[in-house]
Amino acid sequence: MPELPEVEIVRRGAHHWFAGRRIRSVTVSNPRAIRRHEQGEADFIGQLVGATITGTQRRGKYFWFTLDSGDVLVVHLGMSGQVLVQQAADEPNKHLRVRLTFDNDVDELWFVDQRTFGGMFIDEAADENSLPVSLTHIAPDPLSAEFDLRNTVRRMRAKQSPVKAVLLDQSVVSGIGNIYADESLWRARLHWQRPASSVTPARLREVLDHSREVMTEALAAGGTSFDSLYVNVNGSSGYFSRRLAAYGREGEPCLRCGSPLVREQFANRSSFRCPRCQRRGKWSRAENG
DNA sequence: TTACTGACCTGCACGC
DNA sequence: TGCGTGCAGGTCAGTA
Repeated sequence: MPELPEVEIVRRGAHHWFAGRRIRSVTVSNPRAIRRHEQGEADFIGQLVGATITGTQRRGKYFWFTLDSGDVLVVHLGMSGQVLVQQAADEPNKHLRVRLTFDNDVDELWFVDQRTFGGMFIDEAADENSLPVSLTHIAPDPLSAEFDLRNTVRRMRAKQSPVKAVLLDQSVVSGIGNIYADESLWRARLHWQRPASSVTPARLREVLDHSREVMTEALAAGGTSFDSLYVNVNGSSGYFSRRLAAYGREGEPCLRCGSPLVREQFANRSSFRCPRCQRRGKWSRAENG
């Protein structure tokens, strides 16, 4: 499942392969993949054909290609999206949604997405950093230079929701998904259900520090892969899943205390924690200040 | 304004 | 073997 480290790896690969390339043609195989481009398929194609990719940038789980037209081509991988560099002669993938060819007539960009939760759209740049207008509500991620730890802690403390829900709220802190939320909370020994408002600022800083730490490690390992749904632009998987301490380890011993990890339902998805290190306990604003 | 829930989507695992 | 069901989960619209 692509979260920040996986998206960053894809962005770097896409930058390496496609920066400086002029788009020759665009084929949309499934309109759902460009559903967020409100002007429709013809406009999407019309704006891209002839444009040159000047670079790439990222915020949270979104990344985008900057174009010489001044606009940007935004990509979100959703659950299963892949941006692949393919050769013109390659057999079409069953889940190929959008295909870009370039002037060199050899390498192509394929947006492949099995579950079609991801997509592409063209947007205007909101500022000198080319942040797309539609992404201005996305908060900086813990690995970015704009990330403001103190402000993020303040915003988290204003929420009554479970601390995990706040970590997943991309308007508070971006880039963290279900996997890295569980890993960060495990490292911080914090129960996922605890209201964010009841956690001390120091503890929240600790959680955010752990999120930065675990995502940096995942980035170095090439990302987290459980199956073929996450791959880099060359089609290779990452290895960080072997080093996960909490996510997906139901029944396996906690790496700290040996207690079997438990899986719990959280907003129609799974949450993994150590019942001993991450106790439910009692909490209130009064007792935690 | 804030918090919560369901829908979207497809392949796979599992039980019958 | 074939069918039905549940599960995975990021984002957003709708609702309370």
